[in-house]
Amino acid sequence: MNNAEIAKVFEDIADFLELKGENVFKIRAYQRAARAINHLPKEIEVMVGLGEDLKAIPGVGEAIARKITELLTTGKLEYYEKLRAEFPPGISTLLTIPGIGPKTAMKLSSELGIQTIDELEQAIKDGRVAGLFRMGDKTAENILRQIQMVRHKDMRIPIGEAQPIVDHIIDALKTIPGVKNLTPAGSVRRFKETVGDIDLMGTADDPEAVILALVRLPLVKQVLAQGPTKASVIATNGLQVDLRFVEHDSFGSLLQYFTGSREHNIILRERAVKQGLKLSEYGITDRTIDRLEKFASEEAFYRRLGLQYIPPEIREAMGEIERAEQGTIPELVELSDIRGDLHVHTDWSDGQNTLEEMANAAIKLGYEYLLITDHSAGLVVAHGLDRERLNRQLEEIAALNRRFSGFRLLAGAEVDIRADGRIDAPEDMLSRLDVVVGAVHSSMGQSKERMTRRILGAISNPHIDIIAHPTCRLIGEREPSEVDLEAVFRAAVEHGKALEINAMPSRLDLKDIHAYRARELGVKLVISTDAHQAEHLQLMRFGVGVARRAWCEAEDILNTRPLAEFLSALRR
DNA sequence: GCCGTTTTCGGCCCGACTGTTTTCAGTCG
Repeated sequence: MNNAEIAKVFEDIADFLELKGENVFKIRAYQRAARAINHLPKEIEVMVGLGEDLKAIPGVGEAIARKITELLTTGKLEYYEKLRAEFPPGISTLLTIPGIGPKTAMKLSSELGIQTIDELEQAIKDGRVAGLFRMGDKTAENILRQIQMVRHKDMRIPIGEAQPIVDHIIDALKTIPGVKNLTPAGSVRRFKETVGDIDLMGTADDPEAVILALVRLPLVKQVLAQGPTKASVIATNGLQVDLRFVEHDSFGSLLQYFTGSREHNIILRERAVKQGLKLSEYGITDRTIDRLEKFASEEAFYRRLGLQYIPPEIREAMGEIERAEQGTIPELVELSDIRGDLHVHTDWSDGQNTLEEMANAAIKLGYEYLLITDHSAGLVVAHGLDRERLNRQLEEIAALNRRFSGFRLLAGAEVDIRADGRIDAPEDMLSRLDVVVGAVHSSMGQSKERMTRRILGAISNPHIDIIAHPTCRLIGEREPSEVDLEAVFRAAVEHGKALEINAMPSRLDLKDIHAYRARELGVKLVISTDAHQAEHLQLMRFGVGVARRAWCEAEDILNTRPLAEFLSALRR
């Protein structure tokens, strides 16, 4: 049973307790534990295996620890089963509709016998819902609208699709005179792998003019709300964009508040209460004298709380507040630290640009090296290179290198790790390359045991230096393959092999919490784009975002090192 | 149910909006 599944049980328990009208703090305790479990970089099964104390997880105490153990050992939880049996089966479905909370769900279920969204829709159209106590026509209409929203739209989109919209809007609005501080907040700023909406914040001499410019942008499909300091619009891809302006002197607290995460802010506010302070988007209030202090910058805001500045990417309630108290927040890796890209395709296999074009694009980014990793012959669909074509590519790389100074093309390959763990290229071919990347491209539905054995085989292969996209997931399209990552991480350390953080926004693999755990265990990491055309090299920032969310410093990432140092680190 | 440089008992984050109400419950971020 994985962490997500365990967390789901506790989320459901919280929902059921809420339906029962239980103590709100008890409900909150279950929700808090569920969130903590979801964000845990380590699988709980692994923790139990290592004999670690589950009560070390923040929000998990005696009772929940016992319930987790019962879940893991027996596969189910009696407390949960009993609770679930108390309610009609459809009621959880009703709770998924925004605007319907526990009270409304219970009312709909007990008084109208509604179990499904279709039944709810029918009841609204019949006027039965509006007739309930403390419900009216407007409430019923709102629910109907939410049902339609839920039906024809996937709520979250990959950050790679949101970021270009953010860039476009900011570019268009920042030229307006008197505009300052225009920046995304929320999950975009924290570089989460998917985002549900875009929050933009700023300060301006004339906010209304900026808002007018926003609603007139071609990419705005619909205007939901438009006021003097705030606007909400729907972009052409269906994503909601909120833009909000405040006075310059309170920008810091506003940005902090809307950047989140929710969990981070809750802990921050709980801590502030103990100091006699109250936090809000407007600033910090000293409760004893009831005076509000405003903050122009986030740095000043955190400083007032006695905390070191915390980068947005790690504001996830993973212990960053304690570290900020001690002044030991790590200096996270930055895009400008990256000296080369290590996973790049050209028109020799399934890429679109020539070797020279890719090299020039890398030089333009200020890189010192670029590892060419066209597919090997096993991937016929990708026009993989056989011995003869690889020889010719090596000659061309050598010829190009004679023309460069301060930059080097490295010869490599992305070899396929076959279903049985063998590699689709002969050893004598691999030994002529500077660096070899291995990756799984087929039979991704194998059992956990087979997939793990397959990857461990590749890690122990002396010719392979880096394992690319270790879980093979495609966000929103393909689930990660089942693999014992803890075993993979330990093997990578043992054999001195590097694991990739794939920066392609549809992959981001390893993902944040997995990269976090890998770093903890001392795995060497690289960040690569898996570029199939020159423009893709610019996707590096998404991989850096993942690395920062994993608390990585520059020294944790091999391709922040100068060429000679990078090569010797790989060679052990 | 969790948790503790004010506590092993008594607290537990903050503000806004909406719709239904004559003062507030429910929901959300």
